[in-house]
Amino acid sequence: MTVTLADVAARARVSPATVSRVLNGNYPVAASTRERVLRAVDDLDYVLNGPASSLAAATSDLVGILVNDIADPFFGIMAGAAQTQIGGPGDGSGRAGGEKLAVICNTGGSPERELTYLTLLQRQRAAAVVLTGGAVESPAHQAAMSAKLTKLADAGTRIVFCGRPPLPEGDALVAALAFDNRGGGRRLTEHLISLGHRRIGYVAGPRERTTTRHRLEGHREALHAAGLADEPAGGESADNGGTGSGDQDRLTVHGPYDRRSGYEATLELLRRAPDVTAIVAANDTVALGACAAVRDQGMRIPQDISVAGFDDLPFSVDAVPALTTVRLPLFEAGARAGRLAMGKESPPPGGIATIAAELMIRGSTAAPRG
Amino acid sequence: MTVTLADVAARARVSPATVSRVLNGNYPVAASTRERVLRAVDDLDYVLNGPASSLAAATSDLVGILVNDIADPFFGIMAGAAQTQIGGPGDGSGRAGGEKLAVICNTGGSPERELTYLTLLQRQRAAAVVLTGGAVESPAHQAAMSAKLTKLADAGTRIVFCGRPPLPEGDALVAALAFDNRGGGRRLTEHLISLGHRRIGYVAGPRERTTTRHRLEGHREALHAAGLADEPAGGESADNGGTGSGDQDRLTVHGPYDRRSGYEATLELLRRAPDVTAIVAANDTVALGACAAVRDQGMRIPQDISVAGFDDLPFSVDAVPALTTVRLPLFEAGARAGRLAMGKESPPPGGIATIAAELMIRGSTAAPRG
DNA sequence: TCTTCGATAGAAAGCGCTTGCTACCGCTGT
DNA sequence: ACAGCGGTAGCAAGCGCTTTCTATCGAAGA
Repeated sequence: MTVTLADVAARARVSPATVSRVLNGNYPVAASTRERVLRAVDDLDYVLNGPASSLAAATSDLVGILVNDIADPFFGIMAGAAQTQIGGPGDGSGRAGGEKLAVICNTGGSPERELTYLTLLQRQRAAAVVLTGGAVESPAHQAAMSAKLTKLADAGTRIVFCGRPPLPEGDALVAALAFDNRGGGRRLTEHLISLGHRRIGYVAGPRERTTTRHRLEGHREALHAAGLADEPAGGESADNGGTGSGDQDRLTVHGPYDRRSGYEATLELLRRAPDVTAIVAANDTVALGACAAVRDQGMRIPQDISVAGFDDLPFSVDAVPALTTVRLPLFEAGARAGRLAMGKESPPPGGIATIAAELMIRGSTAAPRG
Repeated sequence: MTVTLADVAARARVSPATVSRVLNGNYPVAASTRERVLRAVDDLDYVLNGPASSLAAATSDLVGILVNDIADPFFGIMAGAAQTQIGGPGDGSGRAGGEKLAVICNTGGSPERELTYLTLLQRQRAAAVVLTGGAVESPAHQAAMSAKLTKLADAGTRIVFCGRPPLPEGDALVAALAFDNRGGGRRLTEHLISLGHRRIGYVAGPRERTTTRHRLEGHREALHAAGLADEPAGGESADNGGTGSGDQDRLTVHGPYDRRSGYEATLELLRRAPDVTAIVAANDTVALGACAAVRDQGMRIPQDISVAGFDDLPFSVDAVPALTTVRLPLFEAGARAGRLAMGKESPPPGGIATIAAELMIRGSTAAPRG
């Protein structure tokens, strides 16, 4: 039924071993033999049996890319870029070599799914795994991740973090590419402060994610530096209560990284503090929701209220007014992560590199009304 | 080093066969035995060797999802939805069964890559393949695809088309979910005509893609029906010349499905026909670029010129003014495709279902200035 | 001329799992 | 009491490939 190595060998009048060697190109084979084999492969339309090959060689050509939400361009861009360096004939070379299969796995932000996918990849003996997006900071989950990743690494799987900090005990990993979320958040708020804003609302992402925390910390650093941080405590979030901390800024509302959350959190913010003159959103998608809420309240951007985002996704420049935001080099980071996963690039010194975030000042922020 | 089935068997004091059967749950095993085995699995932290298992069973638990551009939410949404029905613990069932690994493959719209990914999936003996997005209509490529898919189907791989019409000789496939691009395009243009527009520019997608052609055909159907189609011939496109057809509408400009193309094509359109009162874009992303171009020319939307998109991606409602567009139930279609791929749902009668497109009238279209 | 060595091909032993077939056990039916 | 049977478990034969080790051949070195 299906054509096997042996069939090819028979037709080329060589042993199966020779065919295997021609196909893998890691052993000297006389040119004439090679040619004969290649012709037989062609004639028979032979396709290697991946599982058999992986079993025998104890390695596979699968590379996993874990993302939180593939419908979000933030992840789509990174994943696509990574795949560019990994998958199929993406690298232009028509033949073997980097012929790996990049697989994108959508965790939906769920810690369990993250772990399950890791197991699935471990089962497939994946060659490498790229983890994107912020990590959940629950100690239990971190421990589980750590254990799983260590096991993967021990089995020879390369581990690359992209856009998230490495695990505390990040020993096993090959490399981590972390975005400067804190610095970006700080500069964004500094920009607002320098414009004259004093009461700035913050629509944060979900709690317990590193990305959320870092951006928020940057924001607060800027507030502190300007002596603006002594807001009364209180403000509970819009999401599941959880670890309500005492000195939570009442100008901060947490929620998922989506438009709807941005809309609702902004309404809540406006209710709590009608005098805010600017709103910083956890990311651009949330910012879009914030803009809609602001407008629905009959206020203009940026005249009545400034709005800023984070990430600089492609649509941000087309918002009206164009969104002030922090640009993250998503594509470049993804591509680099892909290269690291393939071992095409050597890891940064110390295994971890911080990727700069660039402030993009556009029309959605302006000085508050005198 | 690594734990194998045999190790588990030894610890549970049973034969490897029994362990295998417990794990696969397709053969009667006494409850007490099962429990003993499960405990051993747990104790040893055993992880099945996927390649070995696939080799022996001659099937794998990989399901491929091919997309044109994963950075585009159009595909991201479908792919994510499909993965929901396929991957990991997505279905809530904690245990085995649908425990497949959905892999998203990014073709970048390149026919060669599409074929290569299909080969890679064939190599992995994928359980199913979901093909999304418009197909390239080159006869050579279609023939190659057809051959490849037939081979896959023969090997037991389930084939599902999602958002694209089946291949002409679509025998092998399980099912096809096609969007009603033609109908949606028609209704969109009818809406514009009913508003009073008579000169409507069209920023089309790349030539030779079914999606592009169908949407454009719908548009022209509407024009014809209104007796508006007798525009002088001419207008060459902005993309690679190619098969310039004689009666190409000069109000049509082709280009890739991205913002930049929308921007530039619109400028070109405005140059060719400064009197257009409406512009229909191939999709929402292109529409955003069109909006930017219109505004940069100092015109207002919709007062001076109406703009419409297609797809109703999440950001479209947040455009200012909100974009009139055609909604495609991307998530639902993706999920259904995923279910079909898993064999969880029976294929539609005839193997092909057309998915309705809904006209969403919003602020970006209005009657032309009196 | 005989040995030595580099280059190339083949034989064969698995890789870790699945599964058809056989074996066994304790009952029931007669 | 014995054949027959449903219910479980084990044996062993692969699945299709990789890779170590060995064999062969011709040319170069002594």
